[in-house]
Amino acid sequence: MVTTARGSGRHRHGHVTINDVARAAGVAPSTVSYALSGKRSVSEEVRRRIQETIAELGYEPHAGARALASRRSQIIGLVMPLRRGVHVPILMEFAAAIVTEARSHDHDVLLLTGEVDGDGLRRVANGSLADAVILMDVEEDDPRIPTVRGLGRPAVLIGLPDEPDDLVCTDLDWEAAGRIGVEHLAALGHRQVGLVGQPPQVYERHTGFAERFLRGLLGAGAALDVEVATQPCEASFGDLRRALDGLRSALPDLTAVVVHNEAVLPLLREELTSRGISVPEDLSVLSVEPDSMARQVPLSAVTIPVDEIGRTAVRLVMHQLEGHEVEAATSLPPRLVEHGSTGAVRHR
Amino acid sequence: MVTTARGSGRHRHGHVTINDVARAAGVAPSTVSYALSGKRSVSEEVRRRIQETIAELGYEPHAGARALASRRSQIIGLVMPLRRGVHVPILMEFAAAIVTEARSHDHDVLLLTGEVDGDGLRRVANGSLADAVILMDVEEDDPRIPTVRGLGRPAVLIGLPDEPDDLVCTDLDWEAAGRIGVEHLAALGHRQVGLVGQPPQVYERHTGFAERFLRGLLGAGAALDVEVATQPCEASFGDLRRALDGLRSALPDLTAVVVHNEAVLPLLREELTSRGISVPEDLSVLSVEPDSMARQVPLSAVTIPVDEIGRTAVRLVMHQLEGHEVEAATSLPPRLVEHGSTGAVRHR
DNA sequence: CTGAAAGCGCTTACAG
DNA sequence: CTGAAAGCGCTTACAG
Repeated sequence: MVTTARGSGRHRHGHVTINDVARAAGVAPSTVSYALSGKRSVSEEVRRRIQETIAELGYEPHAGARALASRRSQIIGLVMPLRRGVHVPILMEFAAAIVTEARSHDHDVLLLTGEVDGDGLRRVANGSLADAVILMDVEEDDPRIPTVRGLGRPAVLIGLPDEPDDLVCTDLDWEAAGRIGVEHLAALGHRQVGLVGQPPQVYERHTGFAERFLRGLLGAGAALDVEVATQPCEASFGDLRRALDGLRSALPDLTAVVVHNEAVLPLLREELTSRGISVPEDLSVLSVEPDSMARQVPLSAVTIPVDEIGRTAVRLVMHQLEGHEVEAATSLPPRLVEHGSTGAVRHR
Repeated sequence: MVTTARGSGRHRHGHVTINDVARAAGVAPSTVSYALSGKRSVSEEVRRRIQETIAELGYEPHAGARALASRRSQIIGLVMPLRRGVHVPILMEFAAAIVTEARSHDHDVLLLTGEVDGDGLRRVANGSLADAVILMDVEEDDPRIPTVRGLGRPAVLIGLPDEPDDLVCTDLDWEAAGRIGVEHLAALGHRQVGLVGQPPQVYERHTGFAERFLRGLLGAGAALDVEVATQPCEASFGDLRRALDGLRSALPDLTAVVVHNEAVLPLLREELTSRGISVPEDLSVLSVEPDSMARQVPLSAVTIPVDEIGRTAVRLVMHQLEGHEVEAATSLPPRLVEHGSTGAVRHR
């Protein structure tokens, strides 16, 4: 660690700049810049000297200066509203995947919570704070969408609004998720399937994924002659009981439930046990949950590839920043993993 | 919205700059800057004209240029490791509070997850990407601390390491939290109190808050002649049962439990009911939880002022950025709210 | 109360 | 393969 006087007294205690590095390495600042960016070739020896000097001085390029000169902040804005009923751990899993993937492309992530309208979006985009934005928890008629359209910067929605047009979106193919769930159960002989759904606020807001999952479920039910009833559900025993009772009264021969509610899953087994219901003998249970969770919970599941969706969103941002055209909608296929909580219907 | 040609053909389709605003308003760029920052007085009329022009052109100052000239990025780095066993919703509640408070000081928040060492910290600080950093989930001997010390920028820890010295820290006074919990129960006549604690990994990492809460509990127990036994606990029925059984066998006359585990709380009532234990008649239950949760869950609780801690962290950052000295440790006092789940010991 | 100008620390044509 | 210089869009002394 060399911190001795560096000649010029100009930087009394300020930052180490590219000029400091250049002087110490005996090259021009532009050469340091090119050595760093790789945008033009630099002789092996010079490159090495520059690298060493950088390490010695602890040089880190000034983000603002770089952003100003290159017209790139290397920052992605992540718009993450914290609405009632959303399952926060999944949101965080998305965020972590996005940060990780962004870092692997040498980008950072600015966290914007509490964005219902587009003000923060505009501020961050017009002020060149972020090069692009990713929006989470997209509703079918999302109030942020008009702003996104006029942003003049790449944007990726995690979710799928009603009229996506040319907006770049990525998400699990939720309709397919609903469909394969019903197909799986239908193949096992189930004719009445109940859905323990998301908290009611999620449907009231017409959050895209919840609605689409429902459509997939109902569509496949109609096609395969499976009756489907649904109950929204909060994360409490009381509500779980109400939901299960509601399903039972709607479907007297209920033999399977699909649980699309991550917060309720830890309560489910207990509730069924206390009702004397054996899984899968008396009731088949199919959950919908992040693949990371599915590895731990011993339930058959339609899995949500959270990490993959988050990473895809970042990759779609990167492609656009590199000037490429990208497809408007990138749907990821659902997977079904069997952990023995679904079984064939027994004849009565 | 005026978007007609603006004279000079220099900015073909680029950003609206301060020069565009100045030209359109008929003033010097510096006057626009001062009108925006308020750092020198601007005549009422000129200010109004500038405001209007800014609104008309949709001008937003370029964040990088501003950062370069002012030596302030107006960004706070939030280092939020996502370790095993942490309760993600609480982490997110901290983050939301921090973002909200930061925005009210005209700052944004950069999200740094997966920071075990100090690399990202150094990158962000040395590159002037962030003016200051806030660290969450601080361990008693946190590996990030040496880096923080050498950062040359304001830093605030949420939590309290073993040797804080002059590091700026803020947190709930966890020892006091443990103490008032025991005091409350002791006053009700309890002589054997069990703790259902955090997941084992949290203690294994020596996370500050968990250890300090334990110390407060044990210290008050010793002082008040209350026996205290403890069991770490994962977020599952199985583990909750194991923990409760463990406490019962350690303390045959157990009359009260303290639950310092947010993920287990939803499971607790159910488990006690199925054991035929009435609260508070057979067992007093005192939880430790965010004040935002405590409003919903009907348990007596020692509350964690999550929002206040997050906001305090930001305020401590701001004070330092303004050049003020701040106290090294800012402890927030615990509160105890009674919701009827704790009661006097019945004589047997 | 206001303006002209230097400078913040980079990147990137332009030259060689 | 390398350098000198212009310029990115602001802020802030310096002048008046």
